[in-house]
Amino acid sequence: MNKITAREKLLKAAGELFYNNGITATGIDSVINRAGVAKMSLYNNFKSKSDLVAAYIDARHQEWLDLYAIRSANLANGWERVLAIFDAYQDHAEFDYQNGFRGCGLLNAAAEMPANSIEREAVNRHKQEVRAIVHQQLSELPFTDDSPAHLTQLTEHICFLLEGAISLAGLSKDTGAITRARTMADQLIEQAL
Amino acid sequence: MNKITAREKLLKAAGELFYNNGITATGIDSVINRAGVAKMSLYNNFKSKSDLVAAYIDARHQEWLDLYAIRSANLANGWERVLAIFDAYQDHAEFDYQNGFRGCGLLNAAAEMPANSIEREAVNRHKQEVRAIVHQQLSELPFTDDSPAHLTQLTEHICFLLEGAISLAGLSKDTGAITRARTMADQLIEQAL
DNA sequence: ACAACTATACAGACTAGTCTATATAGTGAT
DNA sequence: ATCACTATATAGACTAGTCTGTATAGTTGT
Repeated sequence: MNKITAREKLLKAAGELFYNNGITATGIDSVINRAGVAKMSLYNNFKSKSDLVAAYIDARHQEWLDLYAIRSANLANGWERVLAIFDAYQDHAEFDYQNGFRGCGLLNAAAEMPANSIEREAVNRHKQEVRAIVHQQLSELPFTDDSPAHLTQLTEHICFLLEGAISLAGLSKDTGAITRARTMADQLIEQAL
Repeated sequence: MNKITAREKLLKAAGELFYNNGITATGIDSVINRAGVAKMSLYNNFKSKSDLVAAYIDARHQEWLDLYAIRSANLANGWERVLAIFDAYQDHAEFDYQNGFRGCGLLNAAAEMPANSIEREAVNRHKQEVRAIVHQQLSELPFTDDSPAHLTQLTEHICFLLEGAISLAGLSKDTGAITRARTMADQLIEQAL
């Protein structure tokens, strides 16, 4: 029968409300109402709103990893697997566009939190992981300049393109920006080979 | 004696609190306490909190334009004036770092607001203006490929680098990212000439 | 006198989180 | 099959505090 638990309903509702309206602006009552769940079900599953936010951040991170796993499966080389990162974000953008694409949910979450908060650190870890994937995939390619410094610089360049494109795509409601950033990354890699 | 008006005190206090703690998380009382001003002074100068937020966004935009005007004055050509955009953001980053650099205040403000809100549109206009400056300065340079399409693509590439670097610099507390993005833009322009 | 300001009190809605009490479904032991 | 137990769910009242915004009376400098 695979019943949907209150926890799952809460994470789904929180995911939608947090992404669309922001975390601070979203009250506990909105979340439980949208989830169709009793308030105590929230506090039986999560210690506090902060705990729910932490679970939300975690779920978004995992969601992206899953999208990337699908997009990068069966690809021939690191080049294609780097471009698949853009595809994974594109999938993400298309998915959220129904309720109005607002850029990266994790970056938006971080934007609401004070410096040095655990939430910002969690989002930073996510972005570092994305960077590590870019670095790993690029390291398999035979660049003309195969120094570690060049690899690091190219990695960072692609990460900047990625984050910039997603943020500006969300602002200007032009998800095509992500595709164009993908093309830029593609040309960048081609040039360096 | 050049007295500081309640309005100025409020904008300064709101600027600090909104940037450091987020807009939604900052209450009216925090703002007036930090400003050292009566609550009615806020509502005599601003119709509502939203009105104060709009003024905040406007002030940040103007602040950046001023920083850019200083950085781009007396520069020889469009190339240098494009790089000066990175310098202006770097100044911004250094300035805010005292209370913990958290990236672009305008992008962070947009991140808290729902899609299609007037605040997001105001921030979008700011970013479009920055893009127009990049475009304008680049258009003065004698690129090998001087087609409008190439100019547009290079403009967008630099804008992506800019936004990505600022966001990630704020997250990872590494303001050097902005300098490195500047170098990337520099190389990009050099290559295209 | 006039304008800008301060200081407080207030209304009313909303906030996160706690509490009690109840319902239901599944498990294991006898 | 029945009983006791456990886990998870429900409804809804309740506390204690915060939120934006208003009203009112008094103060200060020119």
